[in-house]
Amino acid sequence: MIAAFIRRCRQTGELSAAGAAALEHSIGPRMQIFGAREELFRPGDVQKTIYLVNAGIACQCSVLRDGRRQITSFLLPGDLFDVRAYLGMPFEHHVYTLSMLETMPLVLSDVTACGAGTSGLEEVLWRAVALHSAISREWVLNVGQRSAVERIAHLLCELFTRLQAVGLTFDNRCLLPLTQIDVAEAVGLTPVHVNRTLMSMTRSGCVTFHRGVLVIHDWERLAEIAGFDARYLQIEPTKPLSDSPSQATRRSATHCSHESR
Amino acid sequence: MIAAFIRRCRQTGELSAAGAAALEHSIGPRMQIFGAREELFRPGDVQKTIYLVNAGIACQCSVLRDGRRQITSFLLPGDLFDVRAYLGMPFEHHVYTLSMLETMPLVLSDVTACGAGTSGLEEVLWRAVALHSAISREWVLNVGQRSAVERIAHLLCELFTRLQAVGLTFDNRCLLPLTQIDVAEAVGLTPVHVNRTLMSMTRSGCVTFHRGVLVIHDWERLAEIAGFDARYLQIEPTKPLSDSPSQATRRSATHCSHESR
DNA sequence: CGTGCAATTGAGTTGAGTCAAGGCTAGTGG
DNA sequence: CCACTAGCCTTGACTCAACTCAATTGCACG
Repeated sequence: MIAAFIRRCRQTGELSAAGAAALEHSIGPRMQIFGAREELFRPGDVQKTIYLVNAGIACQCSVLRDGRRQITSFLLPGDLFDVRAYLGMPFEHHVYTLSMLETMPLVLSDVTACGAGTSGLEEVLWRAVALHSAISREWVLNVGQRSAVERIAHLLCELFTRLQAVGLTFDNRCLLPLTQIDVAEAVGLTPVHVNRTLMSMTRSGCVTFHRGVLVIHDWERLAEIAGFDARYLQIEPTKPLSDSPSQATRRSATHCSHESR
Repeated sequence: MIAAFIRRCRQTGELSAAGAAALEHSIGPRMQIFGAREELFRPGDVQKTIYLVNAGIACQCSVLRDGRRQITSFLLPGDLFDVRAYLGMPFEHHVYTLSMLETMPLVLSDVTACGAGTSGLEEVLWRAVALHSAISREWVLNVGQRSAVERIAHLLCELFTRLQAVGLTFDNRCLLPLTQIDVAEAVGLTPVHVNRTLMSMTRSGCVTFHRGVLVIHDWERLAEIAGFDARYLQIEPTKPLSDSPSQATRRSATHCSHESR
């Protein structure tokens, strides 16, 4: 049920088997489902629950008065949001789903019930926050210093790695239900420029990103372009395989659309 | 001694008077002083203490392999860094001082000693993290979507407001020991462009930022340019006074250097 | 009185944005 | 089963905000 989350917690060793069981027991039955492109929260909302993403993708987005939009983080399976809730603070940003989303409310009492202190859920929350703050810092760097190709490459590396950590990648590909517009809002570029850049990237043969499917043909090269170092994600970096032994998908760009169906 | 920090905690009501006393008693004597432009931590460092900035300014900075640098946050008096330490995680960024810095190590036992749970230091840490994550998100927005003037204006508004919250502003001015290069690294622009932009801003009469002194002549206008909304800083926004009744400092740009001495 | 870093200014370049027009695809409703 | 629509993707031509390179000034510190 809440596989992604528990999987990640166990992996980093923060949650005991008992804790995992307790957690599954207590929050398992409370799943909530949302459709794609639904708004979950808007600025000013206050609520005391933290949500756990079980399946699907959502994002947090800040909007300027004149309509410029910036996605400030993606919420993938296994992620918690938003810690501000833990403190009863109002949101300053929008949270909306990008795909269908399965979510569980984590009530405060769960946190304490599973054994507060440094070995229970309390620590899980701390780690979640630390992770998100590391990601957020990396985004500042990404948007502040890197060029268009580098930004996009970095974002793709990050998302792929995070999905990999919760078992949602298959060899060198994964489902990533974002539009180019979403990518643009995440990396601070215009959709037009994202499109041109993505095209040239697939032409150069290292990634394909079409209709919600990301295929990484040459991880080494992509990571090199991005200057990607997975350590900040607190995940042991299991490199995805590149394309199967010299199938040489990189030679032609034209059949990308086949691969990514 | 640790006035700035306690002041802020009391202000937001997270720390009881007793807690404050206990805190002052336990960590007061452990002050550490660093010079300007000293590196405190570098990527890979691990240490278990959280530091509390008492006076001075430091920053966290990420560096790309080719030397591009991005400051990802400023550490002002009253700030805690770095929560990753709380979890024993390695740093991925540099931390260095910008001015002389007075710092206190907060050891984990202090946290629990002052009464763990939701009313003691534990909550203070949570709030510190929530604040920093809000700031970080705002930076992504800043660097991702805003133009040069907007970025700089926003940064100045943020820093002024944060300093104000710990009582380090005087009317419409404050000490801000940053070079234009630092500003450039924080907002993701080149120093040259920051210079040009700052010049035009002071020419237009709303701010002066010279030799470590920031003077805000027209807060309304600056905040308007920046699209600044202080709520994310969790501080009740006490607007700084603009220039004293129609002294009209804005008419001339030439005497800025006097004001800011 | 150098020496070195920060600030300033000018001239020329460019990466990314803007505007505008088609093309593709999935979903809708007749 | 086939128009019709609405998003998204794609492409071209042009513009501009910010960058680069380069030189000069100014200040502070030894």
